[in-house]
Amino acid sequence: MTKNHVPAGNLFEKFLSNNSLFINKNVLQSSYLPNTIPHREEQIRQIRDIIGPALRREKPSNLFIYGQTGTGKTVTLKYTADVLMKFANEKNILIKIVYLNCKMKKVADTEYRLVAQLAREFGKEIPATGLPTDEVYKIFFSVLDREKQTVILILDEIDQLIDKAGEELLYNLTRINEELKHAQVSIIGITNRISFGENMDPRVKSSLSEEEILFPPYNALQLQNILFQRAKNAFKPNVLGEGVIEKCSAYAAKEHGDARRALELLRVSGEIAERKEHSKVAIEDVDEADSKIEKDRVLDIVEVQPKEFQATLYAIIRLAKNKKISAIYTGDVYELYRGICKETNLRPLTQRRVSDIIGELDMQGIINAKVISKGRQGRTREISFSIPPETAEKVEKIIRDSLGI
DNA sequence: CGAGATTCATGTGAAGTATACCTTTAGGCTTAA
DNA sequence: AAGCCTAAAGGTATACTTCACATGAATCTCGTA
Repeated sequence: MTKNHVPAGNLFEKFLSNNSLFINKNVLQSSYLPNTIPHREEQIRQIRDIIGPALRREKPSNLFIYGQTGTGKTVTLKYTADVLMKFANEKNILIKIVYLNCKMKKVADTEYRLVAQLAREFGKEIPATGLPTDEVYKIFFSVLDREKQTVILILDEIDQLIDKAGEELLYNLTRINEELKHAQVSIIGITNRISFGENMDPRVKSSLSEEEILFPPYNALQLQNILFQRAKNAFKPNVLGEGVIEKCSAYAAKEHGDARRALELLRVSGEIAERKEHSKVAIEDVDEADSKIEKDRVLDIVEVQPKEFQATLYAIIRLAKNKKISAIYTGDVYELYRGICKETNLRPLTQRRVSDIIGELDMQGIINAKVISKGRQGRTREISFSIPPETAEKVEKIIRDSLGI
């Protein structure tokens, strides 16, 4: 038996043998909470001063945080809140911090679901439907008020929720404290729309955003800094090729200084290099990672979408592939959509609904839909694709599988 | 030729409906004293 | 009589439909220069 002959049992050996480029890949995951947050010292200080009073059993001011995606809003807040929690635990002070992302479909995208989810965070079982919203509020208030505690609610991407659920939700949130006798609640809203709140009811606005903090985008140099620091813990020494971090930073800096994007680029680049069994991450891997990330993002969204959405998107893709058509309009999409429904035995939705679906697909960034007026030819949405054709091809395949075409 | 009216194809808001699920309540049945 | 189960009644949230009105620029109309 020669040395080169690999027994079948060693098929997976490479995953255990220490050929991995990573020490700890989690460090690059967006869920990872680092123990230092560079270039956000000022914001941390501000947050500290705002939530700090909780330690003295004073109600912290409500706070609104503005900043584009990947400017470190969530990490910074989570980090500061974490430190506060640890300190409070040491001193036996009852503080609870609840973090909720309002964008998540079917979790917190309506008023009912938001409050229900909050109540669930405190260990209450709330059915998905059936209860009056008021009732759910009452349940939520009663769990809160059972103990003398300070609660900090962090509502991430709250703008998405307000778009769907309306402003009175904010109003309801502001009166939480009036209903409570023992506990006190302060609300921290996070939004990546700078303009959010500009046309908000002044009363709601003044009570809900007693304080405001702005997170500016990182510049390329700061991004590099962040990447270097994380890479130290994520990768083995000397596996990052010349200029890899610089390139990741540059890419992300172009996208309004999105650190999340930069980290993801770095991680995926590493994964790609690893899969190729290279010993170093090369600049070319970054390019590959860039397109892979975008593809994965779209694919992930499309996969979990209801069939109605998929069918609509499928209609749009087919129209987009037709080179003879210069632009895609709602009417054409709907017509083709009906055809697809017939083909797949799906009960077709009305054009009214499909119109909304197109709007939602636009919101998710899968397509671009702009309302235009074509004068005598009426008004409609002009739809275009924001994803590369190669990805569209994959999306099409996924939908065909899912729809059974 | 230009100001205003017209028109088209669909956007958009409001109200209504179907569905799935919840709680309450009243009745009926069982059980145990 | 008390306890337990069941089914009906009355209620809600959500996704969708129905109805009706709103939009806004290309195009048409018609009066005027």
